[in-house]
Amino acid sequence: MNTNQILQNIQKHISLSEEEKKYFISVLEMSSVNKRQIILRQGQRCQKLYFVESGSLRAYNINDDGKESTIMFAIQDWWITDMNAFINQKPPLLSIETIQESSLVYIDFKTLEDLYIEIPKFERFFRIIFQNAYIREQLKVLDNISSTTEQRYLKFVDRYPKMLEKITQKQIASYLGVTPEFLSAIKKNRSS
Amino acid sequence: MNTNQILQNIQKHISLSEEEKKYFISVLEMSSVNKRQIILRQGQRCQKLYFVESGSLRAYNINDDGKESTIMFAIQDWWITDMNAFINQKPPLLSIETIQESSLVYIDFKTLEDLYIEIPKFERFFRIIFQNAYIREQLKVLDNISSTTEQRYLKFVDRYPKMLEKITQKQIASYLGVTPEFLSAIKKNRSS
DNA sequence: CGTCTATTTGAATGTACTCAAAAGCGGTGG
DNA sequence: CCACCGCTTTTGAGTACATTCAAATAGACG
Repeated sequence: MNTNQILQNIQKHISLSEEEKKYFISVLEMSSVNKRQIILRQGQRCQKLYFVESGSLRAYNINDDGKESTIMFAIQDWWITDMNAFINQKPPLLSIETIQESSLVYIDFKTLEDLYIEIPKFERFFRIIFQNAYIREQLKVLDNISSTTEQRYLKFVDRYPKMLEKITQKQIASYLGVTPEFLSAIKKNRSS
Repeated sequence: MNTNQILQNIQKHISLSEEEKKYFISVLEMSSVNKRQIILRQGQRCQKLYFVESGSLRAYNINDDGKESTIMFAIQDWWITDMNAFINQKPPLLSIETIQESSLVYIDFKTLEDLYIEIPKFERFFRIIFQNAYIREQLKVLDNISSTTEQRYLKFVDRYPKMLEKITQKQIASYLGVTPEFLSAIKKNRSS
């Protein structure tokens, strides 16, 4: 288990002693997941917070009409789960699947609660993680308000260039909040 | 200065000793603001995190085309600011104004940073605050995806009943992300 | 190679917007 | 106290953006 990467990620925000590192590592679990595997299924139980060591994932919701919406992508060094389900122990509204073969480190809810008690520095770490996550959501909302679908498509291409090869246009459309047909039409207009 | 309320709010999540309370109170500032006063102006500097003791506020963005979008309302016991501007010390994308006469407690960025050092429990407190804020944003996004504008209007009325008397329909429309004309049309359809 | 899914294309439709004008409403000053 | 001003709300016509549905084509993969 390559624990270097997650430790480095954590030490961007807090510094840990050797014992603290050891303790932290001891509570982690890890798994390697093939591509297109669903690791969290909407409606079932969500007890894990995932850290992406390598690979990539997407979180999506399927609503009552069967419409699929991608809520977020996660790449190396990102944390991902259905946070509402995880924190408030509710049934998840999201499903999460791997896009490529991925190596994941995860921690479960109880263990994280204990970790906050054992090593209070992690309060700081996750305070910063949540703070950033909240800010990112807000900026995303603002961006959605002030851009056309075409502009948002271009920004997406710009932001996740590596992901483009891995994901379908349908998934991009579902992230942008439009139908695949409409995204196709946008691309057609651009190239003409 | 009535410090009881903010202390109670904080002690929902962490418990403070008498000295800690005293210290915390000593770093707060407070102000009473008339209705329809802008306390943060898009583009200017944002150095304060506000806690609403009483009254209500709204945060909104005006984009390049002049379109106004209300991002959030804050009522008693809520925290509000342009979080990106506050945390990352960027020019704010939001303006914040009082809807009614409001009593606000605030803390500035530097002081909050110090507070985290002086009383690390506040890391926990704000970890929980940001965690909830992030979850709320995600749920809002999911709700937006799966509801019609009419359903979202009804939910809004249901959620902020007290606010309805205080705010204009134009502001509700700007929160729902539609034009005032369209909201008017929705209401007409409902009553017929 | 065949099958399954993604993508493209086009026509018809729906949802929400723009613009303009009229009506309603609240506050202010004479 | 009422008349006027400015802003909000309503109404309607015309338009734009995006969806649905269906069918054809292209690609991916066992």
